[in-house]
Amino acid sequence: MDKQFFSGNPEDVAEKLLGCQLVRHKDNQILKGRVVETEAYLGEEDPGSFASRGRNVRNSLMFETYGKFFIYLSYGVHYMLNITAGRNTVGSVLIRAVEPLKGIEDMKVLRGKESVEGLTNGPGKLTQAFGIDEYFNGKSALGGTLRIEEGCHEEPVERSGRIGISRGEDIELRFYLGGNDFVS
DNA sequence: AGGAAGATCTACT
DNA sequence: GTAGATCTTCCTA
Repeated sequence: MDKQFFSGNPEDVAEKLLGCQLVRHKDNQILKGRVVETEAYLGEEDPGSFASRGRNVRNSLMFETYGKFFIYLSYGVHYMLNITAGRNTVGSVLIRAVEPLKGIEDMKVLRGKESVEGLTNGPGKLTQAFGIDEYFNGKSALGGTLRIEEGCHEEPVERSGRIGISRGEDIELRFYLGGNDFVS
């Protein structure tokens, strides 16, 4: 995986990320998950994006970088995991769901759950399962104790409007793997 | 200085 | 299906 992967516009990067692996090294354990659902957030022209009202302290990473993690707290309790995209465009990609591959027992402990069902099928759930917080904000997605690695998928890519936003929800910028059980 | 909204999740009915 | 928790950030006065 090289930085070039994230240089395209957020919409293309969001689709390309499907099937890639999210890898986390934590306390000598390795946690892995396969990305099955993403959403693209664009620049000032996208009413659903944090970038729509111009650059500010919170969204500056969307303007300045690509290939870096962008993490923020939502509703005071859940960390959202994004990766900035676009060398010449503003935006980022939200990871909404992953399929657990490795370290599932550790994920259950972090989530306080007994079963795999509902373990990582939501943006706030997967950050909890992987032990992700603002420590990773601004760090490269290419290396380190949290990173993205290459992967593949057999499932067809489906597309829909984005979830949980009040403006721009009719724009189809959500991508997911059809038939996968871990889509939110 | 204060208020409102928010890229969510869980529990309860 | 719906309501409540919870707290940071940004916008307005």
